[in-house]
Amino acid sequence: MEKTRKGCPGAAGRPRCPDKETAILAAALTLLTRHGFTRMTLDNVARAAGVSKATIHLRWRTKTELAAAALATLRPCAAPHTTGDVRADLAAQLADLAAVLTRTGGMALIGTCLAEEDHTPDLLELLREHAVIPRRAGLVRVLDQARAAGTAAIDLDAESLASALLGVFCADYLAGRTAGPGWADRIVAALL
Amino acid sequence: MEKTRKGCPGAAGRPRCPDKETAILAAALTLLTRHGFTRMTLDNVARAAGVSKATIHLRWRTKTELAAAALATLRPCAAPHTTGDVRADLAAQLADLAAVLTRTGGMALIGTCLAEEDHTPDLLELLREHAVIPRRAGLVRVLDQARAAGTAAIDLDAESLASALLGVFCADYLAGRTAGPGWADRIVAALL
Amino acid sequence: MEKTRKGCPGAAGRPRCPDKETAILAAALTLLTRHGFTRMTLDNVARAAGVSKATIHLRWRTKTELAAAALATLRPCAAPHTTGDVRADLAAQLADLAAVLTRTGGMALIGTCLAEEDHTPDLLELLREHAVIPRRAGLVRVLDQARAAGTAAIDLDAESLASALLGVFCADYLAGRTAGPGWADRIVAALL
Amino acid sequence: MEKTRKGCPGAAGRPRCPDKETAILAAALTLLTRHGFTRMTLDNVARAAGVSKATIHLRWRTKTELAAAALATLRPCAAPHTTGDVRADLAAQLADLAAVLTRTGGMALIGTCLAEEDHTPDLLELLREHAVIPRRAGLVRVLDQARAAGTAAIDLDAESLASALLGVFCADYLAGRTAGPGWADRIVAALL
DNA sequence: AATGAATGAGATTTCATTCAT
DNA sequence: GATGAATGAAATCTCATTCAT
Repeated sequence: MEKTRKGCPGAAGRPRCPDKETAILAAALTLLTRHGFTRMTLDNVARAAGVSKATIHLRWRTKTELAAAALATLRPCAAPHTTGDVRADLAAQLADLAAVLTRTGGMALIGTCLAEEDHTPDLLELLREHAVIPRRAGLVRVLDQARAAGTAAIDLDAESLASALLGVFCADYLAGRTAGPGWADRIVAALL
Repeated sequence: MEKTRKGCPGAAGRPRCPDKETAILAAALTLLTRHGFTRMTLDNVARAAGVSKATIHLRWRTKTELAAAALATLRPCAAPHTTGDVRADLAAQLADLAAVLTRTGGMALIGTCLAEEDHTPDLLELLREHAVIPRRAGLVRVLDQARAAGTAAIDLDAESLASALLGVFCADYLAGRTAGPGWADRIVAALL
Repeated sequence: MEKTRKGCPGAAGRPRCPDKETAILAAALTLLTRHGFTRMTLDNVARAAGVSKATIHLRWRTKTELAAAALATLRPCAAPHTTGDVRADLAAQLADLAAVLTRTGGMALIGTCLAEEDHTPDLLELLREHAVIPRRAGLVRVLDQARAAGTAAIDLDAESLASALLGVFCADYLAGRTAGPGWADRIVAALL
Repeated sequence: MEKTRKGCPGAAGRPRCPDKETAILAAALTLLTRHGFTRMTLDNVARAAGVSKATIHLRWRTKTELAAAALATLRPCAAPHTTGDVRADLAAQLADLAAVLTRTGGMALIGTCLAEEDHTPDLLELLREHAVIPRRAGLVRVLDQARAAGTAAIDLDAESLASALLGVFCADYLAGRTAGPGWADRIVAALL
């Protein structure tokens, strides 16, 4: 019945309020995305989460650990629907990527992780694990299925092709080119 | 001819030491790349450049203006050599991109500009103007020449193809895939 | 200080520079009055006077000396007109005092000298010498004439009566009571 | 009955040390008086009060607010003793005024408030409310009682007479005339 | 556990003054 | 003599972290 916490056997006393944990991490992720690591102040996180700063430090020793924990809450997109139509499936995943990144300000979060790579490599590591890799996996799965079925002539390994498909969004964003409607379809058509 | 100051008020008084200007901007760019915007402190810039903080403020009113000026010193690669061999030319440019970004820690700088986009949009704007756009222009020029010469069958507009080529590096970097030897050749071969 | 160099030699067509000394002192006095001693920055004085900061330091070693010199330029009011009507003469001088202090922001300047008394006693000393004492002298002269002529029954020494007359303005100002029309007449009538 | 914090949120957390509050305000008032507003640095206040600068900022957001709070601690003199002897009562109050201003360096504080009037009008406002007005009220009360009792022939409204009595001190101070023994008695005798 | 208080270590910016031309 | 450059020494304010209740 009791919620034994990992690594803290025999924890006695007043249990931690789990709601606070969630609220803090959500606030941290929002502020991390919106303002970057250094501008995400613990004061602001505390205020947004409705707790005190000391409560944050009770759970994570440093601001860096908090940021890492917040990144670890990134949930990969739901497993993408697969129709068997390779191009349509890939385009759907690309379109979803563009939508999510645009809606959540994801490029700023990616920027934060890149910018902090020297100082806090964990951030980029966690971003990879929780966001980049799962996203790539979805594409790779479709491509592998296609190759197995001989559906499409693909003369590039799936991982590199995944990089090409995902990379277009990054490069476009850096160039100031915004993805309009039909963007995903055009990309897939051209690269395949 | 005459050396009177009257006609040339800019010459009055002690002249500015041009070395300081250069040193400050170089230090700022280095620290901006290595530590990001907020960790690039004026103290550190001053120390690295061998000047006082007030000397920095004499030239740029705020830290933000200094960072922008530092970014504006980014010189695009020398106009790339064009051999007429489309694939070789593109691969050479990609390889140079990878080399430069790796050597200078360019991805961290890109990250800083992305992370600060909301707070200081100028940074991303300057990065675009001084680094991204020129880089893309080199690729686009080769692709346009190829298309004009009918050298290669290209079924995608040059700009999008440039995004695909450049984007592979970004996506690979985010995925933790490091570009080994032959990387550029393989990418060009696959995408064309 | 010699004034032999009255103009810029051989500068045909260029208007003669107004006396820098005068311009600096005027600017300093204005800023001293408007912003107080510590907020009167040499940068602002230099800009207002149209000279460089170094030019100021060429004449006065420190900011304090400049402030003192500026105060020393305070010219006492023109010798007041004396009609022989004691009350009218006194009221005229009081009304002039109120007008001058109001128009020039004199209370702020008095405040600055008082506030700096511990740090720079010279300021209050100069204010006394150049503004307070002459002002009092005008009143005292009238009172002495009156006493000599037996015009008015004055049972208080002239200096103390001068303090009373002048002090009303100070006390009213401190209390937030603004002197309206007829103020001077009422005061004189009451105190005599 | 229960000791839950919910109903009394002010009791949660570490309680504020009330001594610090007092010490900070006392230090601020002392330094404000002795050195003026701009020379009253937070560093000095913190050192004099034995706290850190951040502790000051925890209570007052800006230096201006701190100075205002310090001025607001000025307590008017205890309600003056009233004997019924109008002249003696007035003289006693005047003598007390002179003693307090001399002992505490009050003229410098008045100077600071005057000097800062344009920049921080709150200071003069607070000085009025906490020091000037109460002081005047004491005089006015005596004068009103006297008039009601017909004790003295007063041909000037009480407020203006209060200005005259208080103003003598200001004017004397500005003129460099120091109030010796018997000063208050002489002033009252002369003006009434 | 949770909170508000407290703090040491900066960060940016300003300023009176000196320097070099 | 006059100027603009250069600087050392603050000054205000912020923040991650620790403390006491």
